[in-house]
Amino acid sequence: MSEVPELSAHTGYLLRMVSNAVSHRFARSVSVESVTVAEWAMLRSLYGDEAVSPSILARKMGMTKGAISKLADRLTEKGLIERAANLDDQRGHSLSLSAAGKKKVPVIAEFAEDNDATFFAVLGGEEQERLRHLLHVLIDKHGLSGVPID
Amino acid sequence: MSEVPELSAHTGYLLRMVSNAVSHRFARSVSVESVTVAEWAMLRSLYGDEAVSPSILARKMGMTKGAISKLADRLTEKGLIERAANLDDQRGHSLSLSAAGKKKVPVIAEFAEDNDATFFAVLGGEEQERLRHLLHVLIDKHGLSGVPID
DNA sequence: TATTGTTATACTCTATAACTATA
DNA sequence: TATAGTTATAGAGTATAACAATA
Repeated sequence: MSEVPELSAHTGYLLRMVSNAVSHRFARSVSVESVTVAEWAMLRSLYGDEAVSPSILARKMGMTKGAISKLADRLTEKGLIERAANLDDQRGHSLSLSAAGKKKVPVIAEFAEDNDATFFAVLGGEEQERLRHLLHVLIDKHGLSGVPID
Repeated sequence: MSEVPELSAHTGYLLRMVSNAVSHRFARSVSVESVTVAEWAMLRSLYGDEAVSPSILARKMGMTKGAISKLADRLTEKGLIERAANLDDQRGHSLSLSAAGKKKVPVIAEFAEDNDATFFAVLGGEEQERLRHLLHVLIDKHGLSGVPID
């Protein structure tokens, strides 16, 4: 009968509610390390790899070049990453973690772990696995991994 | 062994990826109606109820008074909602949909339906139900419904 | 004084587009 | 010309805090 369903009738809406809640909590918890969620994603993306060009990072993180540039600025100011010239191509350069950045990643990873564990603890272990599975299916089938238009 | 888990090891991260994808698609689809996702949430929240005060709406939508005020400004400019004085309390007033707003809600609801149906179609019907169930559990157990600190 | 709502300010996130320096 | 990055601009989303009017 109801022509107009409730907002909560949409799975996308529920998803947004939950996602916002988790992200907010995480944002709060990492704010004591003076880092934002997007910054953390970049730091983590640079961990392990020796040096990555902004354009590759942009593809990897699903952001535009401009957005990456700005993020990189902030992290450089904070002394967590470094820009280095390319020998082969003078146009480009590469981004890598500074010593401080390398030290900080495991610390923040701990926060991420805790945040995740706490939030999803209200689900049983099996349910958590089920949720992860469903999300993975959605990610795979939709080819999510960020590929900005740019 | 790995001290630092991948970003994708965190359920919160997966959730954010999927949620962003759904919201982006929806944002695009409603943009042809010149409305944003947050605006849609407010429009839908006002549908049905006759008139709601900004403060009640703030609690309902999980936003601060200031954020509600700004959103209401935009929707008023677009002619989709109206502000009316309260007879009893001269400090407050109430928000309600304009005739145009009332007409627009079912239209946008249709977009929301389609967006949701399309995106989650890659899951089977049973899996969709399972996902909704899990999200509901998280919402209930965490008392999500937005209750900003303000 | 407490409450309702607005306004001012600020910051994150992100996009688009114009621009610079190479290639 | 094409590509790598930066910068300029803009707008959504949201928060905090100061403020005005009323209770």
